[in-house]
Amino acid sequence: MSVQERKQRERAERERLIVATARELAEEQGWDAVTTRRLAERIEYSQPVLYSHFRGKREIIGAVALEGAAELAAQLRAASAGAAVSTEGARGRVTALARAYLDFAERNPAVYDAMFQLDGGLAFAAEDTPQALKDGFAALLETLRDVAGEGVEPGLFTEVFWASLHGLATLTRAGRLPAGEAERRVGLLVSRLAVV
Amino acid sequence: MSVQERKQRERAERERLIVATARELAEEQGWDAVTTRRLAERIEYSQPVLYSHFRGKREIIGAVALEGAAELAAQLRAASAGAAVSTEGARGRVTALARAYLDFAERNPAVYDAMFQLDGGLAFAAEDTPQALKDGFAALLETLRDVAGEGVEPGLFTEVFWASLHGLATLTRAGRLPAGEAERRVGLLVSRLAVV
DNA sequence: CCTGGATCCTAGCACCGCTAGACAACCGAG
DNA sequence: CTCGGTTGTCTAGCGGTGCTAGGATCCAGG
Repeated sequence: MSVQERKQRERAERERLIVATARELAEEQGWDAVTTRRLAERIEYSQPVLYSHFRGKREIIGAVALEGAAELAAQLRAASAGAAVSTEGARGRVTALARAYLDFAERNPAVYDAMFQLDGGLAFAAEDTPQALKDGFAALLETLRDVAGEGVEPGLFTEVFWASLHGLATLTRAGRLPAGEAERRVGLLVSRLAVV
Repeated sequence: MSVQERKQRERAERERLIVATARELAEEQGWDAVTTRRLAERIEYSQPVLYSHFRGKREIIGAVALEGAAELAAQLRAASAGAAVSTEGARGRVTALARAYLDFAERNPAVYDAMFQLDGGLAFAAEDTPQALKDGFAALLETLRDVAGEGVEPGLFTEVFWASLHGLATLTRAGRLPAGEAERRVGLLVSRLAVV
């Protein structure tokens, strides 16, 4: 069975290559440039190979989104933990969390798009929501629950806070908001939403 | 010269028809279904006619977006004015404003997408930003300036508030947030952001 | 060594946004 | 009223898209 195992391993390896290449291409030239032909050429296989791994382009986007969600969750936890050891209290943790979120969106615009703007065929807020997405929300909640305020459901508060961050991220990146003042907006948002 | 005037009038009429039809089609079946072929068929002209009015599909989306921006601004002003005459004060006006914004996004998803999600080739936060877009922002600012709080620039506060609304609108509609609790989220957002 | 099944590629489908060039319809001048 | 030229519209087609059917190739297992 060693032969089959090797083949399976190679297949998994190629699948990772596809996702990584799609992500690269998207970050380099935008998702519009990620066509099945270009993607196939970059991985040095023909188009139909893509369809032996994914149902279609949507699923490839979805795979990139899942990868991104895991990274985002990790970075959010790291930021919150990093701020915890510094002098500040809950407020500092929340600020660090918000900054980390917006940083991620700014540094990985294509991945962020895959997660929230494009249709990756992923279910949200439902039973079959992938673990990585639930975990991203959980990472937010862990820090935000402490500043939700009395009588406010932490889940509800997290939803609102997340939506605000998402709005800032998308509008800023789309040029809808002046880019220079991002930091001031974060400060204002945190100071108002978070109850210390 | 009356003949030319008539022709110009008919041309303008047809342009309105194109925009209205694009909007209809988008609301009915989503923007993906708005292809130049389908659009041309619905207005009972051939495709090249579209290109005698607009540079391309982007500009058609942009025209729908502008139309939507004007409507949104009007509805925001109406909501704020309507709440002003009722018992409540600034807080009531802000709540009405937020509800009106989210209502618009929910009732005109395709138009909202044209304005903020798709590329309609419109400039934002720049000198050549179309008047309708500036006016939409102005409509928000008129009501929000009263609850920005001391020492906070009304413009900055409006940006943050708008971003939060935008985040709620997009995440809710994309199924990223449970739809049922929209009203509670609005209440929480307003109660925290607005300084009465 | 042979064979059967897994694996991959070539070729093609229907559709997309967009445009060149042929054709018809109409207006103004004589 | 007729004719020439402009203006307007359509047919046909280009290169691209996502996706798939069917044949060629390769290689493990007998």
